[in-house]
Amino acid sequence: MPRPTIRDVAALAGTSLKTVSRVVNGEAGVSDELSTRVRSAIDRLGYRHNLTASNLRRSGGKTRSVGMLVNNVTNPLDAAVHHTIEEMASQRGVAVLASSLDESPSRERRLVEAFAERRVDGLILMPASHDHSYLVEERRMGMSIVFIDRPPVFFDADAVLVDNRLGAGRGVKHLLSYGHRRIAFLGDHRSIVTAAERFRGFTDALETAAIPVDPDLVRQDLVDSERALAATLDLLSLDEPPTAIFAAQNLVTIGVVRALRSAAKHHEIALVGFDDVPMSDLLDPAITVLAQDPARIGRQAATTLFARLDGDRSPTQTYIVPTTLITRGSGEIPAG
Amino acid sequence: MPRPTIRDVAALAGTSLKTVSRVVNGEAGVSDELSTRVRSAIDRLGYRHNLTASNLRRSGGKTRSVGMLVNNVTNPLDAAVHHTIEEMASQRGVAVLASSLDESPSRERRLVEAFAERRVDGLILMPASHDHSYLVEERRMGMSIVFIDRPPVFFDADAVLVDNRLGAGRGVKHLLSYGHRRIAFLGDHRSIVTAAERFRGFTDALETAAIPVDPDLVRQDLVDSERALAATLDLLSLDEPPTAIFAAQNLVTIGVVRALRSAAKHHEIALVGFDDVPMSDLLDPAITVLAQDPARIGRQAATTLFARLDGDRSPTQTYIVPTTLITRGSGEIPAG
DNA sequence: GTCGTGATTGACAACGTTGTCAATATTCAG
DNA sequence: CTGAATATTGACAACGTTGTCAATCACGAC
Repeated sequence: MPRPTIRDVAALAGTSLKTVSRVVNGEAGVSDELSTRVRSAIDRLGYRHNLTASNLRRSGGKTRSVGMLVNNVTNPLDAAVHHTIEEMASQRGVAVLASSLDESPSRERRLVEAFAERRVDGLILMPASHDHSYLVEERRMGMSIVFIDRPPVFFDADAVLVDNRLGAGRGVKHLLSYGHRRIAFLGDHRSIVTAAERFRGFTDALETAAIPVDPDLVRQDLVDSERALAATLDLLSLDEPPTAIFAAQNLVTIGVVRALRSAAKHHEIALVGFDDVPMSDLLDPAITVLAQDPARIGRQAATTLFARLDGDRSPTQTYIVPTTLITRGSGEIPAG
Repeated sequence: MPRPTIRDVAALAGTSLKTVSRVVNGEAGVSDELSTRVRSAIDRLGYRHNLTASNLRRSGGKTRSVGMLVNNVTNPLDAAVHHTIEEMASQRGVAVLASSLDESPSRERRLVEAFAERRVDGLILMPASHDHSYLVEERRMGMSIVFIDRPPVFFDADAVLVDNRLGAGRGVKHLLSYGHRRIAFLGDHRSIVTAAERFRGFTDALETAAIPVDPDLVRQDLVDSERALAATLDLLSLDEPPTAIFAAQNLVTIGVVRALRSAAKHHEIALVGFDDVPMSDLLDPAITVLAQDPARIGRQAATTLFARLDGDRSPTQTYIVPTTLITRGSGEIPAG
């Protein structure tokens, strides 16, 4: 038995297709008597409104769905952003298609195309690629796009970003204020804008303090915890090891903590991390971090996207969500 | 300018709708010459295949999309399951609609209905409700359903579960083997099947050891870390406090760790937790847990669902994914 | 040269819904 | 009681695609 359609409902209720449609959509202008008759037919048949057909016919072809592409849904930051967006969308009756890009530009292209074929109304994108000009076409075809975490390149769009450079600078200054002069920087892949920005914040702070950047103390392109761990161990084996470490991303921070722990240096070498780390208040020492506010990022992104979907045509805007320095101990270890 | 349709492509290429459709879908039987002409028209117009229309027309009304409902996408376990499913789906060209239920049965009903209206082909459900008979209708209408983490109630469906009772029993026996006799149980809300099962595992183990269950040492319905923390502090204030704690869920474990830490008892009172906890290997002491295998859960669920979508009509099956006891220190503190 | 075969191609209806607009029924002012 | 205004209802086409089936064409066998 095939699924019942409004045709079946109409037949059972003894009315027309259009009247059933009106009842289903809660439109005014149907008599109470007919309305209840239709509703009981719907119940009896177990009819379910078909949004696929509805969206096709409806003006503008809106699908009341949005796509969300983040780097990795298992990263606590991405997951928190996802949760906020999903919640706000569901309040509006909008479905969210969520996927991870895992830093793969080709995956980004593929998934954006898949979303376009599904005619999502909007897209919240934490990009993996470094050229977003291909999105011009998508937007011209009606997809609203909001960037999060990383800015659009060769493309003009709303963006919800983080004060990476300022935040990182603040973190490094914090270390400087405890007397550190040999501060190492460990960061994610340089091609990731946020990683590059955080490195700028690092050099900014050193420059302000008139300390030259020692290339030996800079380790970049650390794409996972394991590499961060290895890099940290390597730093510790230097003739003049750093007295403090600035870890520019949560996975990097975790690798550093593991390394310091294994070398039993965690109470000697100071550490400030960018991004909060789960359970970090329970570690010994607890980790000082620049915490992002993923709920606020998600809220801002969703608000902006929905405003665009509702017809907002004002110039694109970039929102900067500030970071917060949370001092917990690891960043307050003074220089030896 | 409206989006181009195959009609526009056909006009530009000087052919019929059907031929364009054939090219778009990679069907055989189009001459090379016409095929390239169509393809260049597609490029020139920036045509995008419309899956909404395609799905409507296509036989069976399949949408090549599935829904996933978990308790909370920010829980590391749920996020890991999500990631696996999302990856496997995307390989098949299937989109994943993901949402959180946050233990709300009404939200479950609402979201399942929303998914049904969008005609998802399948649903992977970590249920929040305790009566799934309403799904009979959904399945009759064509939605394949696979349960994860919690079994279906009043409903027969494939399920991918965890050996909660056995695992919990194993964890408690581990504590018993270190000489503990006063072991406290802290668990999530009793109405959650997994929480109840883990409690059964706890009582099983005590029974085997001929130790009566002391009601003072059992604290249930702890729905978040804060409540678990308070309950732990309360336990510690007993005349005869427990010498070991079994924490039956990851958020509960976190609350217990916080409490033990604040009371400076973390090196005296043993702790075994169900579910792995992020960073738990870096805590002092590192936490002994019964770890689940979220990737395997997700893989099994997706495999099962896709088999159903591909026409597998064999009787429903329940898969049990085993837990692993990871000894890290907190569970190996001997009884005082 | 005729016919059958297989490969291309396209005309048309249909998927389930909603927008448009006309038809009918009802109500109210005068 | 009449005409106009309003409320209800339904017929029909259309959204963009694909399944069905018939038409055309080239080719080789007889």
